[in-house]
Amino acid sequence: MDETVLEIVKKAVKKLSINIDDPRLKSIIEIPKDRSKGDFAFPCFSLAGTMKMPPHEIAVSLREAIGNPPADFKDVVVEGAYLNFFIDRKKLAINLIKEIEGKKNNFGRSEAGNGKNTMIEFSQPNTHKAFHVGHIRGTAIGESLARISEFSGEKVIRANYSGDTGMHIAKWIWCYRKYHSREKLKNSEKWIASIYVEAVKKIPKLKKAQDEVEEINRKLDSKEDPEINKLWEKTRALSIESWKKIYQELDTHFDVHFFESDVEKRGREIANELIKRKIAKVDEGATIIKFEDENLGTWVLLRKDGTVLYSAKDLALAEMKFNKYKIEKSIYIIGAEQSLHIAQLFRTLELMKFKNADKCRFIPVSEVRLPTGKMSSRTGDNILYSEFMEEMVKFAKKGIKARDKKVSKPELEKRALAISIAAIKYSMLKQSSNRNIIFSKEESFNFEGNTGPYLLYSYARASSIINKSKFLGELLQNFDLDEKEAEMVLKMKEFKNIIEKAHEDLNPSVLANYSYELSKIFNEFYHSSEVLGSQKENFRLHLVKAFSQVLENSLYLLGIKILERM
RNA sequence: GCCUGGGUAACUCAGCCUGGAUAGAGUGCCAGCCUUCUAAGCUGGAAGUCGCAGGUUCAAAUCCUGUCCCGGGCGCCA
Repeated sequence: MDETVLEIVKKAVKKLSINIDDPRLKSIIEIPKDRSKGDFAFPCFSLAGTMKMPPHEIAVSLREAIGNPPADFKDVVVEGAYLNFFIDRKKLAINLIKEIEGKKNNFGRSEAGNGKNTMIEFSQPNTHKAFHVGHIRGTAIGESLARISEFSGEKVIRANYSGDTGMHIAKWIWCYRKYHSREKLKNSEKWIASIYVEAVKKIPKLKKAQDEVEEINRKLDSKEDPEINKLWEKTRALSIESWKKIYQELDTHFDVHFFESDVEKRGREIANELIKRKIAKVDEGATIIKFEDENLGTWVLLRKDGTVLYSAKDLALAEMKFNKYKIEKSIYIIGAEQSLHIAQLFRTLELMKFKNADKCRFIPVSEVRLPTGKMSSRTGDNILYSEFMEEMVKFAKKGIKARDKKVSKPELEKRALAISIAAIKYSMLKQSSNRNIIFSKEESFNFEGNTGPYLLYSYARASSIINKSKFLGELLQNFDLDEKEAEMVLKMKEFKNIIEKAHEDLNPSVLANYSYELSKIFNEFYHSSEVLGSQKENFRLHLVKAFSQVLENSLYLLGIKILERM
């Protein structure tokens, strides 16, 4: 529709025999914040220079040049320097509702991506460490971007990447053998995390500990000690098992799960190749790259004892992603504190003349902090996923029981979990990824206002109307749109543009905020307009159904499961 | 010191890329609304020198420069 406006303006400008073919004209067309001003607006300020006329006069002459309102438009009005376009809202409502009813779950889907293979790497928990609420952020963003990309016509490969080797494992094993060897190994996230925290605390205090850990790390690397190998294998498997439930609850899955141990060997080879190619060098025993660009500093690939660092492993991983999976785009969703590391990685790929270096994109995700400061799996200053969810579900159950006394037990469990996941995921998605989130428990237990549960509630309200209605006939066209109905239609109309924007910017928060705005308008409508039994029942039912579909699609793209009842 | 993200209402944020019509939400606070499709809702109100100072422009929260404050990073953790 905005393209149509552009055409009209262009034609009018031409009629005034002024030669402007400014490509910027398109971006000038805006949607007024105050919808009573019009559905689209063309501000004439920018033409003032070329046309040598005051903006208001330009608007007036353009209006004259346009003549009768063109098809699909009700009116074109001059206000100050603005040319305001009013579309035929009823016509729009009919067409849009029909389109949504026809396309259903596919409304908003596009083929723009041409089936391009895209790999999205996200979540990346390390074995032998905590999975805390901070991990939810990257996981939620990754899953949502995967869905948005798929909806935009790409073929997405979801990838997880876990550190299952390196110093933190050595520390864990050291601590377990020294203090917990009589305990049975468990697949409990909490237990696993606690041993790591204990190790971090104890090692600096004990004289020989650091050397002992180094020794274990070397043995892990060389695989020479069968007992350590076995312990590593077992505990690694338990860690991985502990994530299964978490990913199931978060409604995400991975097509491939890479581990550092898979790329360690190749990482070392690459590091050595880079020495031969004079890209890297040995300095104080370690293998490093010194970047010409001083802002990229120095990157260490191999430690002086020869063990492989995650830098070299990431090089090997990048290579493997493209070679083995034939991808055309590689997205890294990683903590912002690794920005330098990623810049070094991408720059090295370029230096290596890796042909896909330009197809890698990095989405930095900032920290989830506690009011008291940084959340850390090293120090144990964090909120574990499992503990938090347990509390949240308990809280959600209270609310459900209060409004639905007859709810069955399995239904209660299902709803409480869905509400909790919606709450936590939405709180992570609605905020821009480059901002820190100060995570406060109290606030996450608030289900009112701009929250996940509000969205689910809006959907449930719509469902309730639909379920109570009788057979829904064809959309009759004997209605007049009121303000609230028109607002809903116009908002739903924006859906496609929003997806496009979210996809382009790789930013789900655009879609999250849209979902909220859409729900808000629906709740206003719900309050002011009776549906069942009203004169306009037929139209309003179709409208509610269309809304419910758009919100469902929107929530799907955020990775949030809907509920018919709350 | 250098690099990087942020500074918008009491609090948490959107808007900034792509400059335009009185700067928007939510929470909290104040005042209302449940015999009517779920009150996890709706309506109204109070609340803002858009960190600060310059500059560009007809027009700056938005672009440029400087500066202050906070977070993160800067060679053998990931």
